[in-house]
Amino acid sequence: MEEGLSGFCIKGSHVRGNNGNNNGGSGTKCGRWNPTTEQVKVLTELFRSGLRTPSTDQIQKISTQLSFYGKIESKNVFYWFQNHKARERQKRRKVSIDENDFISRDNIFNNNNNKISSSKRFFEVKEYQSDQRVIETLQLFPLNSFDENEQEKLRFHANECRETSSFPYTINNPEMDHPPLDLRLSSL
Amino acid sequence: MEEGLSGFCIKGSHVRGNNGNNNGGSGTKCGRWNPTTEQVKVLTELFRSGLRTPSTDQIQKISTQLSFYGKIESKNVFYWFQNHKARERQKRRKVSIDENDFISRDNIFNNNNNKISSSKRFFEVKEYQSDQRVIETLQLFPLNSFDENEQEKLRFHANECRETSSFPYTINNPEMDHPPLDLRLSSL
DNA sequence: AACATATGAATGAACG
DNA sequence: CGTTCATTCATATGTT
Repeated sequence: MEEGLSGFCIKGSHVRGNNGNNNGGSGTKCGRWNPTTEQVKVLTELFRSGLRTPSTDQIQKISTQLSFYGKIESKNVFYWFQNHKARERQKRRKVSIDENDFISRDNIFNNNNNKISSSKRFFEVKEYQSDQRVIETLQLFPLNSFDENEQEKLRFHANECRETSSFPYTINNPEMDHPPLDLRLSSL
Repeated sequence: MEEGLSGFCIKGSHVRGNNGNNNGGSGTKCGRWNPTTEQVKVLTELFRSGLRTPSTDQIQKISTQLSFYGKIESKNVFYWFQNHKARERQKRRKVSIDENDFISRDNIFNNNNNKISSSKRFFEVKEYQSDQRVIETLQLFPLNSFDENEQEKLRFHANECRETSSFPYTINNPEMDHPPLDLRLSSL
């Protein structure tokens, strides 16, 4: 269709084949932040660990640590959590009327036997379990024993964690050459 | 991105033959929603009636009604309007800029560039308002394709319709055998 | 098959 | 925070 001109800064290569990182560190690609898979992985993990609304301080630290994987600013982290949280809710909240697909022949594939009942606002709740070892590291973290729903209720604990836990954990992805990131909530 | 993977369902058939256009009640299609022509027709009609950003409630109802024609979820309706609106706007903006290129240098109506003072935590919120120009352009260049342009200006009315208007509108396609759908905005 | 386009879906950014 | 906007990604469909 129409092309990207639309503005001020055209992306050099919009071939999201970024499995490495795209604008990391050097690209002055402008435009919006395009998180690397590593960054997303870490953020997701933090989220899963219970972090929902990081403080300014935490954001700063997270941002700093993630900057290793590529260009990133504090606001990106801020927005990421805002959006992630909002959408998490958007999906599951409004636990009402979406049971209206009576003609659903598609249920053949619906193995939604997951803990999530198929009733959110509009969206499906997708599983993101494919995050492997990085997660493993934090899996032992106390808060992680809850499901997202429950964590939601106990969300406020997340921000308190920093003062209690003394769980010495560090994420260190073996397939990459990078400095270890201490992502204990308590360290943020 | 834990949600970016939309490939949970590999399409066994890259055989273009999606046979026609809908998977209404037989296809065990996974992947993305493929609206039936009837669904599109109704959605388009609603759009032309002035609906731009249906509320959650409206979305639910529309979805329910459209489910008669085939598989559909609320989120599909949501996205449909989101996309349709965005693309209409995008197209118009492009045209406007194109028609008005030489003047479009950025300051024609810029009187109030500074309301940006709201610093959100770390970053400045930059104001980029370009609608003014577009609107103005439209006034100068009444490129009226059908009536979409007019609709846009009156968009805000549309969302009020649901509670005030007595827009007597009912779609009842004669060429089909189906229950009449009351698509008056006021009924949504 | 390669290329082009229409459009569903996702998400970063930002508004009220 | 809930919503909305802008841009991009992904895929179905159309064309050469």
